[in-house]
Order: sequence, then C-alpha cells, then structure tokens
Amino acid sequence: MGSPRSSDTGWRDVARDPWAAVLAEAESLRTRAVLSLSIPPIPVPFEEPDETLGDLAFACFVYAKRMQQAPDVIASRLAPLIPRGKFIASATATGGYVNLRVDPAALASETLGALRTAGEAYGAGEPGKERVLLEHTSVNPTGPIHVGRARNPVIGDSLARILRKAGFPLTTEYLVNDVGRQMVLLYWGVTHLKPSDVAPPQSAKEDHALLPYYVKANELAENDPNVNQEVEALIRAFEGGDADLTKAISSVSRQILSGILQTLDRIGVAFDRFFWESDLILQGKIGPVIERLKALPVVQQEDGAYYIDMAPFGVKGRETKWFLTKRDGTSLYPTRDIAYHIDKFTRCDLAITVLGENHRLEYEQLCTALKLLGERLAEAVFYSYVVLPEGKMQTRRGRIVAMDDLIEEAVARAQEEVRKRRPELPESQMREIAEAVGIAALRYNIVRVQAEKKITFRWEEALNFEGNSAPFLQYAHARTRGILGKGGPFEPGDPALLTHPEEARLMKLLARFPHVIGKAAESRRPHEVATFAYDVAAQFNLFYRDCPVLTADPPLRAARLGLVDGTRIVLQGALDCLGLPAPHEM
RNA sequence: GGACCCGUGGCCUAGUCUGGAUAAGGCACCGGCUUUCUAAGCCGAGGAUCGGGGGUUCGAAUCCCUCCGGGUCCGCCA
Repeated sequence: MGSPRSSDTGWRDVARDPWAAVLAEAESLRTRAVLSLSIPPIPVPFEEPDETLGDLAFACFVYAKRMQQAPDVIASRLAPLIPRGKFIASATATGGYVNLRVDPAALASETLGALRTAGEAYGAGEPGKERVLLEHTSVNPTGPIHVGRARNPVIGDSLARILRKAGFPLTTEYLVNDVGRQMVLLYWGVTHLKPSDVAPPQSAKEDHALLPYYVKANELAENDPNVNQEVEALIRAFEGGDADLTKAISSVSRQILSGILQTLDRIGVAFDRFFWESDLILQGKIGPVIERLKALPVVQQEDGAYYIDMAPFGVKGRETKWFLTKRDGTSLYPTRDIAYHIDKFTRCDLAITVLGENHRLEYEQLCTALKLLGERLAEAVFYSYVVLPEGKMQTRRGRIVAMDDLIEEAVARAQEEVRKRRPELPESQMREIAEAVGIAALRYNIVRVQAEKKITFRWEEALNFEGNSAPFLQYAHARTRGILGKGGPFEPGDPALLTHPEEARLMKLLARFPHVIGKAAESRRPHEVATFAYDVAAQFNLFYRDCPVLTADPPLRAARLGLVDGTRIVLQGALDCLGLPAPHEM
C-alpha cells in the first residue's frame, strides 16, 4: 500500500525499487489532480483493487466529505485530471473510487532493467549506517534444542537475513546463559554421576549425551537432601566468585552448546558471535551497574536486597517489586541483563532481541531500568511457543520433540518423496535434495506464521510437502532453473512483448520484491516475505501453464526468458531471506 | 486478583499496524487435467454469523468499550 510513509523512508533507492517508483508517480499525479480541484491533499492510502478494476486505487470518501460532495462526483472529476505518466496509463472513476491502470510494458521495462542492473542483489536496500545487533535463540545450554524453542532461531535467523538484505549492517549474537542454579545442577551431574547412574542418552551428540545427567541431577536435588546440600554449597562457591568453578561450569555448557550449534547449523542458522554471561561476572561488569542502579532515587531496599517498585511504571499484579540484587548483594538475572544490554549498546546503534512471549514482562522491566539509567532502549520481537497437541513441551519431563528428531524425520520423508518422483537420480543427489527439501519444509512451516500466534506442532503439518509449503516454493524455483538451463544464454528481450495476463501478474509481483523486503525489515515481520514468496511461486506456476517459453518465437522467447530469470532471482532471493535452500532441480 | 498475547470455512493460515468496493490462500473431501519447458503442478465443486455484544464511521475482520474462550506472566530462579 502506498501510504506516504513508504516515500519517507529515504534509505530505499527508488531507482532499484520499481514498485516504489510506481507509487511515487501515482502519488504525485494524484496530488496535482487533487490540488487543481482545490481539494486539500489529504493523504489517502493507495490500495490494490480487484484487477478487473485497475492496478492501484484510492477512495474519494475523505475528499468527498471535506468538499461536501458525493464521492462518485469527486471521483469522476478527479479521474480525468490524472494524466498519463511514465507508469500510470489511465484513471477511471467507479463508485467513489479512482482506479489507476499501470502500463504493463513500462512496469516490465523498469522491473527487468532493475533486475538486470542488480542481478542477484535485486531486492536489496541501500546500505545503511545504523548498526543492528540482533540477539536470538540464546537457549539455555542444559540439553538439546527442542521444537518448542524452534521458532527463536528460525524467526531470528530469517529476520537477520531480511535486515541484511534491506541494507542494515548486522551482527547476530547468542547469549549463553552459563551461570545460575540450573548450570550448577548440570555441572554437579556430570562431575558426580557415572554413566550407569543415568538414563541412556538418545545419541552420542554432546547435547543429548549430557542431558540425562541434568535430568538425574534435578531429580536427586529434589529428593536427596545430601545432594541438595552439595549443590547448594556449589552455588554458594559459585556466587562467591570462585573463578575456577565458574570456568569449569562454563566449559560444560560449552560442550552442550556445541551440540546445539550443530543442530542449528544443519537448518542453516549460524551466529556472528557468542556472549558468555559468565564473562560479564568474571570481567567485573556487574558491580558498576549495581552501583549505578543503587544510586537511582526509585531504587529501594529490603533486608539488604535492592529492588524497584514497578507499580508507578504501569506494571500491575500480585508482586510489583522487581529485585535487582539478593540480600547478600550478589546479582540477580535482571541486573546481569541490564549490564549485558549496556555492553551491547557500546557495540551497536540498535539492539533487537527475539524473545518468547513469557519474557514480555521482564522486557518491560528491563526497558524501565534502562530508561531510568538514561540508556537507550532495546527492541524486542516476541513469539509464542510451539506446543504439542497435548500441551507444552518440557525439557525436564522429557516431553519434547527434539529438533534433531524432527530434522531426521523430515529429511527421511523428503528422501522417500525424491525416490518416488526422481528414481533416475544418483543416490548422492537424492540425499542432497532430500536434505534441502526436508529442512526447508520445517523452517518454512515456522516462519510463514506471524510470530505472536501460537503454533501447535503436528507431524502431518510440519512434514507437508504440498500446497503452501517450502517444496512448493522450491519447486517453482527449480522449474525456472530447468527452463533457463535448457534455454541457454539469451539477449534481453523486448518487455513490451510480455502482454499475457499471467506475464503481467508475475511482473507486478517481481516489481514488488524490494518493497516487500523493506517493509518486512521495517516491521520485523519475516512472515511477510514468506507470504510474498508463496504468491510469486503460485503466479509463476500459472505463467508456466499458459506461456511456453522455449518453443515461443525468438523475440517472445527472449522476453520470456528474461521474465523467468527475474523470477529465479526473486524466488532465490526470497528463499535466501527465509534461510531455505534453493536446489536447482528436485 | 491484575497485566499482556491470541480467537478468520471441518483443520491451518494471510489480511489487522496504515478502516474502504463480492473476506484471500492452503490442508482435507469430491470431480477433472500429462504425446507440450519437472504433476512437489494446474482447473473445477462444496464449505465463513471474521469468538459474542455494543460503539465510532459514509464504510469495521481491521479502531474503541465490554463479555466469553485459549495462552503467557506477576521468585532475593534464570
């Protein structure tokens, strides 16, 4: 939609954004027409009407009201005043709306030109200056990552890719929570229990191998007072700043983390850097923050423990005291989080964190504290957890679907499909395609849904390879590759030859890609790219049905090859933004 | 008790921020399409009081209020 805002975001280069160019022209032609009727240029968003009516439209009700005339009268007076432009071919009035028709040849020429200039970079925004630090995933290293947590890396990584494409200099970061009671428990388990004491691990992968020790340690600490005492003693030593112990505990978490990272790597998620919470403590970065907090007038004390009463800041509930330190003066997580963010702000201009919905209050509290300290604020993207049909997943209960299992299942299912459909392919290539398809199916299934909606995990949905699914997108892309491969090298054709309705529809979508990337980045909503990618793939399939490429007359053939290549670039670009591999054939 | 998030055909989702012209897809079900660039595709059929009610507006899935249902959170844990 062509709200005035889109033309205000100056970082986007209009020359490389065909749809923005169309909107800008429509806006300027309309403004002139409106002014010439002595109507104030009230901004009315452009919308996309049913295609039988036009390509762009705006309602005249607001103008009508202002001028005290009937909307269809205003529309009929306005339409003839909108002259033909570079893109806008005609304007007609229908029932209070002015419908604009975009000249398909002009749009095609603009879009294919932009595609030719930018190549694979088509869709990218102007390189920006604002350094973004995107923290995501940051799951506690106590065991393998499960499907309940899967949205964080998938949303985070997709958002990272989209922000990069949009032009932001971006760093991704994983906060490794290697301090606290749970880590001490895990450490106690691996140092005090023998393999025969714990349940057999599901696999030798480090995160799976160590999980049973964590589970058993939890169980013992709950039921065996002696164990609990030992653990408490360890926690005290740890809290007392025992550097050797802190490092020892951290090294256990590093082992589990390496298993988690292997899993994430397999689904295409990697990080630029890691931040160990223990470093914050060992480097003495907590103390100064505590001192700054204590100096705040709003900070109060109870038995030596410091807290902020959040009630005046809009937080309500049973308990509004937000504790920053313990009675003994040692830090609590909120303090460490504040210290972490202050550290982050020295390394970026904008800090974004992908967080589960259960962290919403904590985020509000963090922002309140940062505001009180005169620091910048962090931005957050929240998502709801993936739940099983029978309820939420819990690591401690073992009621989880491990990501590793889901990946194996997805790839195995994909392998079956490939074998069925492409029995002639060599085994190694079948495996490659199966990996690409299976993993893409998982990621797409998560990223296509708005983050704040909860997802109920169902195998049949997660492993769906038809309809609105990753393989649908990948298949369309593979089709473009197939045609281009057989078509061979081609000279740029005449865009004006692309007059078929399916060609025009496809071209309009390709023209919008840069705009879509910009919007998705700005709104931090990766699913918008998923929706768009589906639209492109579906439209390409219609073009594929109706417009033979290779057998067309040479001039038309060349023009169509250009369109197919453009589709290839856009689909590949969109898939890349979603972290979905794009195999050349499948 | 309070705050926040979600509620769209049997199931899943887009559209909600930025209100507009008959609410758009997918899955499932039923019926079709392959001597033509990969049928993981395409076409057709049925299927929706956009959770209920009120309000604002020329116009509400979209904004406001309220109720209902589901979820999350309100630790000197992290």
